[in-house]
Amino acid sequence: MVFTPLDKQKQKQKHRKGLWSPDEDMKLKSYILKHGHGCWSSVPVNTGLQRNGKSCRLRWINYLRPGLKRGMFSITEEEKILTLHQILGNKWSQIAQHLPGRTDNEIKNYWHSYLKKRMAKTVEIEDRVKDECTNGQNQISELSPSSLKSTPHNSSYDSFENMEGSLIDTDQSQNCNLPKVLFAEWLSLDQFHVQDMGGNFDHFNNIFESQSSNDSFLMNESFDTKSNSVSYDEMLQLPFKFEDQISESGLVDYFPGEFNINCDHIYTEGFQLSNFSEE
DNA sequence: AAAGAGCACAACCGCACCCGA
DNA sequence: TTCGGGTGCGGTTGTGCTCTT
Repeated sequence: MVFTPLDKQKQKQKHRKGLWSPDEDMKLKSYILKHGHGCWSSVPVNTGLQRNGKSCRLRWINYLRPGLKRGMFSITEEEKILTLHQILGNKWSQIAQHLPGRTDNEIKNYWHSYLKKRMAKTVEIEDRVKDECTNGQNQISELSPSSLKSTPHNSSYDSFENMEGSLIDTDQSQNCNLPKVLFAEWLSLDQFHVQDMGGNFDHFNNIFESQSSNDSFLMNESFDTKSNSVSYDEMLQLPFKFEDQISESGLVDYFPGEFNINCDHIYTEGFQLSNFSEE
């Protein structure tokens, strides 16, 4: 379909803004479920919606898309957001990839409305503790233990902070019998002996199997689910399972129970592998 | 009961990037 | 190589609800 400048101007004038009505939602949802979105700018034309394509896309991604979780964030999700924000900053879309069913917009809003304040409070408490320690008046016991416990500086957060220095919480890694795969984007390459896996999954598989269970590996940047055509089914053939281990080791976190085939690069995600067992 | 302050969430805007012509 | 359209992302704004005074 070709639009003349006049057509485009007319379309622009017609575009509705503001909240979506249930009727608009229904039209958009049923159309996309039936035909897929294709080119977003053609969606309003095909559905008769007086919205621009961008607005349709946003509505679909943030609200209508199947599989979205609604409602409160769990403690685990909060911890994940805080931890990942420490590492990734305001990369909401990347953070959202770690939280299946949550959108970047939802996480961003949650951060601005709640978590940011919580972090600020945590910093404030820490500053107080530091001051008191510096002054030789260690009165930490006066601080609420529960308030400290609820901060991200326990559990996973601490471990990620450790990663910046020593990369691995050695005590924990020694205690853990599981083999580990560390990913390049989070970690400095020169601090590890890099195993070149060449982006080949069979190779990765062989390397993994050939090592003792306590060895760590660093997956190189060429490991890409798309370019190397590693499908979800193939992932399931592996003699490992992906586990959510973030709170245990601080090393990794990923996809409990499933592998997200939509992610571009596995190496952007840290995760830990354990020996495979049938669930 | 009314006003307004605060909050949560949805949606918009602008910019950057990618890709095809 | 350049340009324009499409898309994705992060920041910001708008709106409606709830709570407080």
